[in-house]
Amino acid sequence: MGAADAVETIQREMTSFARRARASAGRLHPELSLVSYTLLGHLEESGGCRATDLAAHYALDKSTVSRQVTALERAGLIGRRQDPEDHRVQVLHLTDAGRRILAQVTESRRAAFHERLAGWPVRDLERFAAYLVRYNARPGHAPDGDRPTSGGPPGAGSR
Amino acid sequence: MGAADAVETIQREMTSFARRARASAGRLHPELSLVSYTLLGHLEESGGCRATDLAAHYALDKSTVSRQVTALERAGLIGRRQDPEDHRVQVLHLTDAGRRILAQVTESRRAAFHERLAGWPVRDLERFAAYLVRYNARPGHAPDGDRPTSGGPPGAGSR
DNA sequence: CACCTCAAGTTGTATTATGCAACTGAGCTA
DNA sequence: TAGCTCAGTTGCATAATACAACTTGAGGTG
Repeated sequence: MGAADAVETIQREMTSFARRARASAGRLHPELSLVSYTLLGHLEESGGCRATDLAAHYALDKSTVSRQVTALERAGLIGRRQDPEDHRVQVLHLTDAGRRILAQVTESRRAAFHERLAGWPVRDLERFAAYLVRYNARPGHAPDGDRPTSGGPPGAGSR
Repeated sequence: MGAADAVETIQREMTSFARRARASAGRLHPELSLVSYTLLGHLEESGGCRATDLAAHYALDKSTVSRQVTALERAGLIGRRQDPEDHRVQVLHLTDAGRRILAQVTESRRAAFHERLAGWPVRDLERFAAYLVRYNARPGHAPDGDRPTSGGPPGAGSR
């Protein structure tokens, strides 16, 4: 297959995934929407950040994030602390309850992924993971940039 | 990295992709939402089907599909024909305009993917594409949702 | 045929996520 | 101090969606 075909395939498969994800994301975890889940996940990874960071990182409007954050706070999953450095800023952080719920949903999602990926050779899993990281780590939009998470992309994209 | 870590990464990155796709699908093609796009795509692939089929295939409520179909018809992108066998049934089909728009959006998406994947060695593109196909072909419960629609598991051959 | 049941679609209603724009309040700069 | 920028909130509108009730047609069964 040529490069063009490969790109075509990647497009189709990623789109397919997105479509299915969207169609039933809410059904599996009614208590935590896909967006809420990723926001909580981000807070856990980053150890706390500003609402604006979340908005920039996920290409969401700040008003959307503001409302999500309000909801998550009302649900007791996150808390806000005023930044002593800059009183405009609220540093968001997970509460214990938030950490608990997040772990719970993560585990359930992880189990599903494990089931789906069962039988893959470890080498392929690692390569696949690296490709996804590389794909998602796009230059440009979020100055916040996707952190390289785990293992670096093999033969990182430069040419 | 280890298999568990790799699975974890795949989970996170696929989720990340789904989230971004959802967030920006509407921005890129205001004229055709992600759902509309996939519905049109389905009609093109299948060469025409019923609204109920679409609903079942994408795990959408029939009312949702009904409204989407109504909108697409009003936009002149699809048409309906009454099934002579069963007058309850409307067989949906793409119009020429629908085919045109679909091709247009597909092309623009393809271009975006190309841009994003620019600089990847061809070998990596091909491997990535193969992994995605393999992932999506997997039956059973999907982490982000999927229903047993169709298509069996083509051997997990690593090409 | 009359009647019952089921399937395909439509429509009413409510909910949710979202964006844009206007606003508030805090910090920064000339 | 005046003016600008940035973080966050809120008002308003829109779109997608689900659920439930309804309409119409098909298929049986008496």
